[in-house]
Amino acid sequence: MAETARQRQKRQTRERILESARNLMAGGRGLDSLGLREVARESSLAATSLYNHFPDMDALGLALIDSCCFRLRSAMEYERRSMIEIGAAQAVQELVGRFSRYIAENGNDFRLLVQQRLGSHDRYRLRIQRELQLLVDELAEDVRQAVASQGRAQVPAEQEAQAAIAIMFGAGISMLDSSPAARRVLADHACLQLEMMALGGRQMAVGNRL
Amino acid sequence: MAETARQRQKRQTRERILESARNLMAGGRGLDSLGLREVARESSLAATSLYNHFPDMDALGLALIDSCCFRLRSAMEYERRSMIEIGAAQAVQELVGRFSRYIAENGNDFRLLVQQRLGSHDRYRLRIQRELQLLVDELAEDVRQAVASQGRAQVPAEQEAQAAIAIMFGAGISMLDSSPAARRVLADHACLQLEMMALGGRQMAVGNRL
DNA sequence: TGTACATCAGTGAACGCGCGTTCACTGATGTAC
DNA sequence: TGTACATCAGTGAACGCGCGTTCACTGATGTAC
Repeated sequence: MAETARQRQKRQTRERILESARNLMAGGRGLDSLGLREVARESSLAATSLYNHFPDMDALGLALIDSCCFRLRSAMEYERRSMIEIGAAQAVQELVGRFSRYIAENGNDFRLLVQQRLGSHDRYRLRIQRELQLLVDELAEDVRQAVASQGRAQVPAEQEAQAAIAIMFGAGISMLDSSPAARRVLADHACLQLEMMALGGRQMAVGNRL
Repeated sequence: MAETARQRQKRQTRERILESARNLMAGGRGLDSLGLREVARESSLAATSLYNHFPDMDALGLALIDSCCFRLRSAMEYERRSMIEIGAAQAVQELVGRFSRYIAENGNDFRLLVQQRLGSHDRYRLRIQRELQLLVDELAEDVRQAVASQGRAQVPAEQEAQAAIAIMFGAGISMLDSSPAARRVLADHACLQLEMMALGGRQMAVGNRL
């Protein structure tokens, strides 16, 4: 059955509310300090109307975080095959490039996710942890496949992926406060660090240790 | 001139206020949601008494962050010489061990710092950024000295240090929600990742690339 | 050492304000016949 | 197709509450003579 006019209207209003909330988070404000009336005002709605879309403010926050997770995942998805074909050095550049673009376009999303990953709200935190773990798992799987396709020795892919995400997130956090030029430098550094990581992984794969 | 009884009393009250604020942050609450009356109650003071110690709530927040920075720095200070003497593998273990202990004892401090590093309050953010940069700089200097003392080729120490801090912080964030056993696993992984990093750095130092 | 005055940490009442949420209501949209 | 009724997104008033901050005041501590 097709969506009725009323249903469409409701969906659009809901999206408007989430978009308003997202806009209000710009500038680094915490989710804690986001007010119901404020969101309603930004959405051109009466404060009480929000209760037609979310049972309470917590639900609104969770929906907001969900949408942030969705955009992060969308931004970091890529063609796995090409990842494998282009080789490690290029793959690193592609990965960091993709992440830099995400930060440039969705910096506030990222800020919100990292903040709430440490927040007091368990549901928010678990949702985000799960999303980040997925990111690590997928990256690890890619590394494994790429290595396997080249007939190299097995590297500690899970560890590489975890470290890679940590390095990129660290760079991402610094990028939030940086000029475009500084962001490029940070991205270059992140590439270098990921490369170092990958080189070290190959060493470990052949049995070398510190 | 020695401290008078009144001065001592005032200092102690101030410390009590900061300690109360710190205790209230346990459980991952954001600094945004910390209330004046709440801190006063926890300190067994009238709400208005706080104004004898801090001009406003922002100042209290900044003092709290300052104290967190101080404890982080204290925790991560170490004998540089021993760091150089014990060799890279042990140095990594020592570093991660020190950090793990810090997290175990001051997890809430760490949470607060990472949260506010992304907050909307510029003074808080800058204060924390500065502190973290110091951490990276000191670590980079240690790496340089250790490498030099062994007559090895120059590694990209600044990059190694930055990546190392990112890796440890990432692990630290995960540790906050973990059991002691899981923390040990995370610490082991962090060690492995730092080792990988160091191995990669040595490769780069002799001109190898991906 | 004793006294008179100054300082100032801590108090309690009061301010205006925005918070999240509830409630009964309106009126346009959807549905059943 | 037209009509009568049901649904439900959006409204505005009201709730109790805690917020950060100001103010005039108290009384113990410190200081000058």
